[in-house]
Amino acid sequence: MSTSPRTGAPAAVLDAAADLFDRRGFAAVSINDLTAASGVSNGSIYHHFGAKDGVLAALVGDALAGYQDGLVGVLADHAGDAPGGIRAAVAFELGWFEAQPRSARLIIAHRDAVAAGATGREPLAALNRAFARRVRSWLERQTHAGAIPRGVDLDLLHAVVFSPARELASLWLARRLKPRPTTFAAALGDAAWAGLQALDH
Amino acid sequence: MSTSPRTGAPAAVLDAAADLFDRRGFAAVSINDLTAASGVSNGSIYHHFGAKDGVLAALVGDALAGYQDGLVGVLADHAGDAPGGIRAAVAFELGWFEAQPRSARLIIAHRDAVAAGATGREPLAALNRAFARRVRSWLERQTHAGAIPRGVDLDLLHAVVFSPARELASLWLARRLKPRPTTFAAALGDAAWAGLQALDH
Amino acid sequence: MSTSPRTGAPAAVLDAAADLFDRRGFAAVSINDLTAASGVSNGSIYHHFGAKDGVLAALVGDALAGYQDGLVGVLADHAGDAPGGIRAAVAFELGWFEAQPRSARLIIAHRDAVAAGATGREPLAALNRAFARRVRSWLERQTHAGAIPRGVDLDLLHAVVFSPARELASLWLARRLKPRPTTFAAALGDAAWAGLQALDH
Amino acid sequence: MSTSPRTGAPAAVLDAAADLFDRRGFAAVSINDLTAASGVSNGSIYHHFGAKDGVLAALVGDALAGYQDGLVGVLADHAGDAPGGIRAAVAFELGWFEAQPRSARLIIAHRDAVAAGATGREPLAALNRAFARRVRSWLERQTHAGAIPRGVDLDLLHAVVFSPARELASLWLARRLKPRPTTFAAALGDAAWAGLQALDH
DNA sequence: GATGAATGAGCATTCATTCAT
DNA sequence: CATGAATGAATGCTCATTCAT
Repeated sequence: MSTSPRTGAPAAVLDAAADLFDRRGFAAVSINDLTAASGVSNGSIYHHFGAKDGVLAALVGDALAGYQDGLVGVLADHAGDAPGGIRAAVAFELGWFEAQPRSARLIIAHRDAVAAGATGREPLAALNRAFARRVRSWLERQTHAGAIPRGVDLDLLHAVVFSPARELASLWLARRLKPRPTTFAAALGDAAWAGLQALDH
Repeated sequence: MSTSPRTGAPAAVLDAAADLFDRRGFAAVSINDLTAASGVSNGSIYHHFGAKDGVLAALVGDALAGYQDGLVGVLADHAGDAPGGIRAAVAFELGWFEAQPRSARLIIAHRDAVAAGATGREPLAALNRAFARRVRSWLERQTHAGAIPRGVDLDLLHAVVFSPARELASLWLARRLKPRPTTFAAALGDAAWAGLQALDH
Repeated sequence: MSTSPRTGAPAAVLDAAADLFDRRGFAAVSINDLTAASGVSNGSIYHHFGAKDGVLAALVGDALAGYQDGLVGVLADHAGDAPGGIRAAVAFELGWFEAQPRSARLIIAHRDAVAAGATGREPLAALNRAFARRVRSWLERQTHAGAIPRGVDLDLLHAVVFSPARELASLWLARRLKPRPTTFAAALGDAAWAGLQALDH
Repeated sequence: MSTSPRTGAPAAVLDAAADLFDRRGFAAVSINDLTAASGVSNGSIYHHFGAKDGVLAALVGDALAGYQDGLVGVLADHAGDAPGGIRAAVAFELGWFEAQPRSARLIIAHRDAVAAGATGREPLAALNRAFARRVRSWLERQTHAGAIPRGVDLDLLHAVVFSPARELASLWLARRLKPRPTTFAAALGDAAWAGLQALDH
């Protein structure tokens, strides 16, 4: 679950697993498949990851950390510019999905399972807590500056701003949408900002 | 996959499966679990559904048909009222998820798997085609009347209007959101209509 | 097990079974396969044949009766001509296998199983007894006439005369031999007669 | 499929399988039967043999290799003696069947199935190729020496020489013939040689 | 750290057969 | 005679996991 680059046997396993989990789904990949694809013995896989879940947890943790770091960076770049920050965040969401489809699919498909399972539970929760804190901090700064309606439910705000972008990106990942997600960056940025303003009451 | 009410052994199996698939996930439920919970022999389950997939396909098909029929009905009730139709559709989405959380989770979790599998593939596609046709027909009527921006990408429109509602409903389903989805009906209806207008260019 | 031509549902089942048993083997054909291929319901199959074995027994019995009737007829046509009878019998063996490969394969593959099973046991034994009696009668007539060595073990004689022909026919049936069996009729007839004479002591 | 003696778990499985397959038939023996009879876990059986077929393939391969090595050795012992070689080969056939009835039945009953199945296909074919080459080499030497008719079809020759012996041995294996096969060694040797000479043209 | 043989519970599925209609 | 729903035992096989080397 660390973000540090991995090497050696663990890295070979993770590479193989990222590919196989993405293409066939976690349940359809056996430890045997991983040893065959990675060249690492099953004994070694258990030595490094403890169990099959552990491989998934490591993979999802790495992917999530990458996404969250990127998004937080974008917000930091727009410390004093609420509409710009919202638009840039929506654009980042679209771009990240487009650039790392495998990681994106992995997160979407498995984050809940990892959060529920014993193995990766706590590290993932820690990651999420840190992320939520940093995002909330940016938002509070904007509401204090009067740029964003005060008192809006955070989940509601998040849904209005991000879910359309995520929805389109997911469609594209699932190959049910032709145009690349970033095509819609401007339109979705506008819609997000307009929807956000409409939440005022 | 038909919408007609089922009776007898098949119905008992579907009842048990709806509960178990929802609580434990499809993969974690064995045919043995289904026979134990439904009182129907495994032989009979295979007689009626062909395979484990077949039970899931029937379940998802029934649930999806119910949702789609409801949404199409709401649109029909607002044939000449675009903003009212959009707001009512968003409200229906929230209400349906809230009233039928089990069916909603089932659709979200398994529609892609059913669409990919051989068993329920074609019936599901037929359902979706009919639904898409009827929704498109309502939208075309509104764009002709000038109530909705002309030439907006259908997927983009759909994402802006529905995905925030679905996101919040999903959070609630996953017990990650306390307030009931319908609490947000007015706010999300406003945001949807504002976002939709902002798509004009 | 009767030789009378069958009609109606039983005939449809036997037609389908002859084809499927030959192509896939008895064990690999299910009652379901038979209903699908014949259009006859499983209930009807059980009504007419009692069990899966019964279908095989009927099939093998019919085929065997056809073969035995033919061979006995050939011998009868050479009542006073031992070498001619032997050669004609060898030629008949080759010709029958060539003309009815499906029945031949059926007999070779399944006669032992039918003879062992409860269902077709007695009818088959009756068939074989009648056949053995008629063949023995022809042979005794020839040994009395001095045309065939007296006191030769019957099994030994049978093996020397028929098994090379059956071996080649079997190879051809299994597609491991290119030339048609009857190609070897003269050579095998000569070898059989020569081998038979060499059994004298 | 190797001829090297096996040890450990695989050997225990093969011993049990040789007995059970012979007595009940391959299809009537379950993996469970093999674990019960061998004391080896089903997981281990699959680890070593891949599938149920694999056990059969190993067994048939070992048996066939033993038979073929023996026959080739007999021919080698009669390099310059065609009639002696033929008679000795016939006698070996009878003797081998008599000494190793279980292996003989195994080969007769299952060699085609193994040759058709994916698992033992290639190793078996390799075995057969090597055997055919060595037999052909002996025969060519005899035809060059003028001891055996030139230009006789190899399959025809094989059928005339070996199939009567195999037929009687099979009858004995099936308990349908009382006297032990080797009883007929001299008679069948004579018949084979006579039949072979009669193939001249 | 690494290996791979060994384990045995568990699974989806098949199938011959029965029987009420 | 014909049907097909219902049965449940049995099967081959997979798989995560352990552990001695």
